[in-house]
Amino acid sequence: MNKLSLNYDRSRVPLYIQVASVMRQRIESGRWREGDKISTIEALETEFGVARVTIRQAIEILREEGLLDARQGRGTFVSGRPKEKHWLNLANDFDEVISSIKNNIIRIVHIEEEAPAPFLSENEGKPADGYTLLRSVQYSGDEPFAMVNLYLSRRLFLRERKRFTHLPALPRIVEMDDVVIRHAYQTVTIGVADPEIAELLKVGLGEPTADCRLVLVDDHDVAIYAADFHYHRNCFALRRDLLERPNAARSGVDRKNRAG
Amino acid sequence: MNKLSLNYDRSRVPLYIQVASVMRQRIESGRWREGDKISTIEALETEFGVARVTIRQAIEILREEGLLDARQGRGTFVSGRPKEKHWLNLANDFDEVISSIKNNIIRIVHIEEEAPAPFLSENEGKPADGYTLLRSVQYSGDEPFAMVNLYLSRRLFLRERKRFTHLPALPRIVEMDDVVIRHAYQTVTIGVADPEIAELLKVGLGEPTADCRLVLVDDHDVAIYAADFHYHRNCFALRRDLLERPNAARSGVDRKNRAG
DNA sequence: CTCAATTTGTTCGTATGTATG
DNA sequence: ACATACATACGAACAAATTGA
Repeated sequence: MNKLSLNYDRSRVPLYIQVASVMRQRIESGRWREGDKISTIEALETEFGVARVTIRQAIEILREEGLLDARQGRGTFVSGRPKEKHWLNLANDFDEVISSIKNNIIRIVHIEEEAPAPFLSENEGKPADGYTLLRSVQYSGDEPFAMVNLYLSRRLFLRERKRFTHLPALPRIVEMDDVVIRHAYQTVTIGVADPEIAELLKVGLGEPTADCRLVLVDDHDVAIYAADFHYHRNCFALRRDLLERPNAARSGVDRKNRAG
Repeated sequence: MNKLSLNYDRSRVPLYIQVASVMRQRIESGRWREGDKISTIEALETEFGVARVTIRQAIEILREEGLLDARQGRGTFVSGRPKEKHWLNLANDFDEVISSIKNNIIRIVHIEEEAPAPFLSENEGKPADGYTLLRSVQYSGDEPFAMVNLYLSRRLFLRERKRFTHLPALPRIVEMDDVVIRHAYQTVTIGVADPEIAELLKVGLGEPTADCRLVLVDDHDVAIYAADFHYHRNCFALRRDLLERPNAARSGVDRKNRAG
């Protein structure tokens, strides 16, 4: 048994889809460049260890996407690059987060006025007295690119109910003079689209998402804001220069810092 | 046609696998806790918009993984948590990267002495005169957790061929007195396992990976090091406090900085 | 104890998709 | 293009175990 059959047993994704994914990746990454003639079907057959028809099915998928062009008697050629990806850059400091979010277009799809406390891991502070759950979708034009579940301290929510139900919460919280944000914990992992995310982001159920969690902890060690951003995999990237010093608490986010 | 059939058409992963992934995620995330009785098959049928048998197939997968326990007449219960995940924390500054890598166990699986230049995007500097490609697998104990394609400036490689073929390259480069690292560009995206990655990391072809690219640019704006780390999705997490000032160029990495 | 409601387990039949040679 | 084998998904009907009234 060849190695691909083994892999197939592991993942259960139809073979020709897997093969197509790999070929798409090769085009994206530049390993197969536009205009290149790719290997013959026979060679690919050998490389992937699958039947001829399976390769052809994979090529057909990419042909429909406009990435490949198969010509009888000549060969198969790369005819394009996939549409621009990874256009969303995750912000690298708190100011940047706020300014990038400030003008976002959001649509609240669900509100649970008195929600159970979010699951907080060890370092994410103590739960607040109560939370309100705000579920929203973030748009870039007509395209949804993120789904957000925000657990907002109920006390904060009640102070500006109207505003919080229509605009991004983060910028407003930062403006509040009596709220001190001591920590802004961010966690990025790879998640999976559940039915709700899948529908709102218009992706397949079970497709990978970039899950970005942001928890704000105040000066009493209380998590006043806990949000899970589920980004569409294709519009997510995090870029930074590890040798550059980001301007962390530049603005008056943490008043203690500013005073000190 | 219901919404899930639509989603299914979009991503060709078998439905019951998709459903299983989502349910697994719910257990991982704590939304379904150990001992909990989950929704009835009928309720799930409605929520996911799929047939009874499909839900049962998904439950069967998780039962085999030891996560669910279905009892006739009573219901289906969460019977365990998946093995520890996200144990690998991506480093947040350059020193941390180096110290975290220093003692890694790597196995070189492929060397291409004179490799074509890597694909460099706009801000990643100019290509060096020549590159050597080093493909390695990083282990934690017996388990592979990352596959790395490293394009190393050929000039650097030749200076310490022996060392570079057995130990992580980064720490050694930093030690070199005459090499000035001006930038360390890091890019994190979500990728897809191709046949090689799939085999080396022992995951299914086409499964998502955390792709972490690191490009070192020297004082002549030359990319002397360009590495793509493909992490197993389950052992990847990036955690940071956006309000904390990372110590970027603490050590003598960029001699220009230290002098100035 | 019995009955009814609930919930999972099992089995058909049918249609379509996937992969091989 | 064809024949074959197996996997996927649906809907529906019925069986078996559990629970509580």
